[in-house]
Amino acid sequence: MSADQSKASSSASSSPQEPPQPPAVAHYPPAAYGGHYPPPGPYPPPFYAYPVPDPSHHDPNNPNGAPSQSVAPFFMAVPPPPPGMVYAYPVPPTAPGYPFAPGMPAPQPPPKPKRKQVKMACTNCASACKRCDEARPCERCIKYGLAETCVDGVRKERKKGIKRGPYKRKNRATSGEGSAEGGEATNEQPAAVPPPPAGYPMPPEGYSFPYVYPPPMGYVPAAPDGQPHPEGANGAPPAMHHPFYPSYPAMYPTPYGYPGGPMPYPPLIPTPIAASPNGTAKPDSASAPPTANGASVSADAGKGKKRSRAKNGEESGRASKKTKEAAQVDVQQQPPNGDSGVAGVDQLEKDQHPPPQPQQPPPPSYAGHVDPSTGSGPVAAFGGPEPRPLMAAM
DNA sequence: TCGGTCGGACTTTAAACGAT
DNA sequence: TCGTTTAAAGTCCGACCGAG
Ligand SMILES: [Zn+2]
Ligand SMILES: [Zn+2]
Repeated sequence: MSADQSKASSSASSSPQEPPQPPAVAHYPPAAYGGHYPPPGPYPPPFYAYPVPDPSHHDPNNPNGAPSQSVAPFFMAVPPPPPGMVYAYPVPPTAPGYPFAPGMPAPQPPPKPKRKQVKMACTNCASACKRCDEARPCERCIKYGLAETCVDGVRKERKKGIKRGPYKRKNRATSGEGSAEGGEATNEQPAAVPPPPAGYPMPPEGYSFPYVYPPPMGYVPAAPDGQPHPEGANGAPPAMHHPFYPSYPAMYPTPYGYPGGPMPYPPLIPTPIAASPNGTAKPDSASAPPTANGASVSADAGKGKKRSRAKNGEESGRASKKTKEAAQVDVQQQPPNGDSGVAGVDQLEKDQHPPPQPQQPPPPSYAGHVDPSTGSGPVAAFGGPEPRPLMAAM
């Protein structure tokens, strides 16, 4: 189940902080992020783990208007690394994505890339359950003119004192390693992947793909003809705009949290390029591309979720999702109006918190995921600048 | 058709455990 | 004290559906 996965991931990310890695990570194509990435500010560029921005819509950034990569490039041969890149690992013949011979069994689809979340979504995004980013104001808030209310929420403190049963020790290679049975983790041991060269981070656990690391600082790739690089003065390689690479796979969103995340198929990490060739700002819908919206062709369509929707106000999932929380009466910030309505909270919210900037585009009328049960009401999506427990709003 | 809503899968984080 | 395990807390994908 997902439990396994989540377990795996959690254990893999046991270190709270991402190791300080060279920031030379290719940024997620601006397609979904309105082009201006990385965001200004002290934040490190976030990493994105999405394999394909949006399989269903054509990538506006694609110089050629080439069809966007909607299909996973499983079958593509590994392209030569573009200038400024280095394949850190050879491609193991068994690695998914490696060209396979006609007789060979079809390659397994690459493991689903991990979703990368921002550490803290802004209240607006959180309430709308939309993707946020590290910048403040975030992309989405900017789009909706909510920049002013784009603030981090306040992470609710974790409950303490909760007793737990004894832990099940995951037999770690104690005494050799003959503890295979049951040890689900055992077979996840990264194969014998050669360690990356000094100066490079280890590939994320479980990924033996050919990693492509950006050249180390100061590394100046030799010119094709073997001559010293023309502009390589002071060891600083010239800004490498790599030529136009066919959207595939060079445009492939590489990041994957490079320092820690898995690498999707053609794991190329382009050298940090100036933002985006033509950072076309794309509406938030990072997740739900406007075009595809409903019919969004998802990378993992198989995931399909069904849902019988309850009108808001009714007891709907949101509420149920919060039941735990509701159970302990999260009255941290009950709105003054003690009996926060249950039905029509949205409307209410909208009425009481008109968008601060009427001149803005489509005022997001979302009132946030209301929690009728707690009555904490919809998050003042664009009303209250003061931070609040996020979940209280969802 | 577009764009907002929200169910629920998934990720992150930190407290509890347990070994040393 | 430190590494591991576990689950609470939080993020956000993507189906669904109302409005235009
Ligand atoms: Zn946001
Ligand atoms: Zn925001």
